[in-house]
Amino acid sequence: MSKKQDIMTATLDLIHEEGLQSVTFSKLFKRASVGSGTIYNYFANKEELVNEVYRESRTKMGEYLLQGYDANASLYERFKCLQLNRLRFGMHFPKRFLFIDSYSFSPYIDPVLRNQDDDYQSSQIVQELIVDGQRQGIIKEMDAHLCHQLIHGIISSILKGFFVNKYPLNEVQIQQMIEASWKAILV
Amino acid sequence: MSKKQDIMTATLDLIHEEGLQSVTFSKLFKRASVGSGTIYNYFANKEELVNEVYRESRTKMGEYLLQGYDANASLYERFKCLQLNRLRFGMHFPKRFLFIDSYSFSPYIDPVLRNQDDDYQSSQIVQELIVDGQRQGIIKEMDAHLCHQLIHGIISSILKGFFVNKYPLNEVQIQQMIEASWKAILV
Amino acid sequence: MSKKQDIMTATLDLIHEEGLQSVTFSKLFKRASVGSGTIYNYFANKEELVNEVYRESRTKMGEYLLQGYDANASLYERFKCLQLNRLRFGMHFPKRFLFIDSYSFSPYIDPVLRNQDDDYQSSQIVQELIVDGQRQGIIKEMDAHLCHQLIHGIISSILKGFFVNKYPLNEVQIQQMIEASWKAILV
Amino acid sequence: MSKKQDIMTATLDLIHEEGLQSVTFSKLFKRASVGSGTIYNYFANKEELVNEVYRESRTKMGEYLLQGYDANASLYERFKCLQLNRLRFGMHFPKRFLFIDSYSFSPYIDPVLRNQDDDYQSSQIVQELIVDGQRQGIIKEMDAHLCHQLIHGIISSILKGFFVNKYPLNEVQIQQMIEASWKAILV
DNA sequence: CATGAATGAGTTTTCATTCAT
DNA sequence: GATGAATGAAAACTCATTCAT
Repeated sequence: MSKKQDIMTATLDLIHEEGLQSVTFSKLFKRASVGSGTIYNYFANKEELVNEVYRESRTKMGEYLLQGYDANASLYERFKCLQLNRLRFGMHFPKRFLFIDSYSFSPYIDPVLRNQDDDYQSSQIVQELIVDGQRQGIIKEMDAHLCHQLIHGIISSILKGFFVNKYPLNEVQIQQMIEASWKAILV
Repeated sequence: MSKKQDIMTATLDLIHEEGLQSVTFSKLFKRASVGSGTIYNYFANKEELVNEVYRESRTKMGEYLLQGYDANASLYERFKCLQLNRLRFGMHFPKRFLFIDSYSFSPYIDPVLRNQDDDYQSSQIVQELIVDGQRQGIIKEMDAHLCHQLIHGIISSILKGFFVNKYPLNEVQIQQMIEASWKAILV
Repeated sequence: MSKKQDIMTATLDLIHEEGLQSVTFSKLFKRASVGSGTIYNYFANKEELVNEVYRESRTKMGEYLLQGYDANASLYERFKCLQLNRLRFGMHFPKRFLFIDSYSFSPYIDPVLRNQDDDYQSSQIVQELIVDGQRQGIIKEMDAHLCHQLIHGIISSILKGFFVNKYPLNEVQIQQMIEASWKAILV
Repeated sequence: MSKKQDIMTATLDLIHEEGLQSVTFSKLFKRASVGSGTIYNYFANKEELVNEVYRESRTKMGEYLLQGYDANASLYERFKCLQLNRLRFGMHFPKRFLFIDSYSFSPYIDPVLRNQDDDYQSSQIVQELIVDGQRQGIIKEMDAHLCHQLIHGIISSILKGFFVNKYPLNEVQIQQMIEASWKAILV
């Protein structure tokens, strides 16, 4: 199991450093300190490896997104928790976040994986939150998927600017972004 | 000039269909109906070709973003114009929009191009708009780059959801998104 | 066309010298004095190349087998012509003969090729000769395919012994083998 | 001993099904239900394994060929016995027969094995039979090796046609072939 | 003895690039 | 300018063999 993890970690690192299109197997073997044939014990080919890394990343993110989520908290508290989790996931695991963000719609990733269950649960919860807020008259009436994409997109975008050092992202800015995204969807 | 355009168009199409990493020259030649040597009359190598397509796309977007922009209009009118232009550019030129969005930070694209003048101007204008709004007490005090990224990111995100058919994007939804992004940054 | 022929000739030579299982592409490229990528301009992969060489060999043999065949000659004359042609083809083109003989039933060769038309014509003529001889009461009654295989097999076997220097094959021996195969099938 | 036999049987089966050049160790291990290292307890390498299977096949054939051979029987009886044995061996052990027939002159098989004692004895006996028949004026004067190859080749060829279902091989046909091969070598 | 994960040398295959026409 | 056959360096992949358990 360790060798497999070594390979997947090296893959994620290299994708982050040089982009998918320049990840070659020889770079991978050197980075993972693994013999060239070893990879084929675990993955049929490069595409399968990359997809496996993608799946793993999505699973990890799915778990992270629901950390400390309290279904009984107030609407805003629940919203804030989900948004903060997403932001913090990105800040703690920039490689995974960027990989997911960049390749989710790439033809290289099996479309089936895009809709996998792993973070489907958190997706469902966001969706429910929106509908709930709309029923309460707090959140503006609009397509729930559109609303979801909106608040999700704000976080993603902010993170990408942060990663290229456009601005710092301290507690002040974080708080501002949570509020901005909240205000964006209020009635 | 026609051959060169054929090649660039084929390049953009193939990147859109299969992703940069699987665009090979032989696919390109077939798609562009061009001999394999022809490309070297116009581009020194593949990287230069891709960067050229990137530059062209950025230029086209830069022009589009300022369509109908009236520096004397009200703050909201100016904001709305810029946001709408960005959204409409994405809807009219999805391949170009996605190419720019996906590869702007790819190591394949010359970093110099990222900061090119073509849409730098529109960037400047957004920036000025924000500062102006903050001076007037309309827009919330925050890092102008952060604010810029925020409103830009909402549009990008909404477009990507639209491209994968998560929801329709009619005038109603468009209006909602302009308003949402406006509310997000108000004091 | 020349490069393609160079490759096919080198392939046949190497199969003859070292056997199919040790024909590698690098040996092939050196032998054919061709760049490593060149082969893929003509053949999708090794299997296709080998099958092409097989097809070509069968075609050449098919032509050779009917040289000087006179449909109006006597039964024995016609028999002798066909047997001699087969024997002489083997002696003149040992590589082609042995390749056909060794790999006709190999899983490497597309079964469709085994039954190709190229030497089907000569096959038909042998078959007709046998039936004709049986009708005339000269050739013994037996399954025509069995009879065909019998006289064909004698030649093949004799040739293989000759190739490994078990015995010489001069006009005397050749005449003996023609007669032996003739006697074998008489009533 | 059982594991060793499992491996050798699997080897023969795979050679028969896919040809020597596509027998890989991983296929072998799966087929023989054996761990990949196990083979090296019995064989130094792949070549040795294949040669061992070849040797075993030749030994089995050598024994089979002399079944019921009576050195005191008439010339024709002895001839018939040897030819029938060869034919029956092929019909009972097609994989072994074809393996021997196909790879006897392959560079993969140690040339020493080709001339091994196991069926050398039967070879000697055929040879003596021919010389004896020639001395008696029954068998035509010709190179004894040539004659040997002739009668051997008829059987081999007939068998190969049978294996690909060109014709049935019942007692009638078998009797015809014995007679044909006998007539072929008579004065 | 038996196993199978790990290895890396060797093989196949791809593909950007060159160059003669 | 335009072409596409030819190239070979680099990439992907295979597979016999080793070795720790």
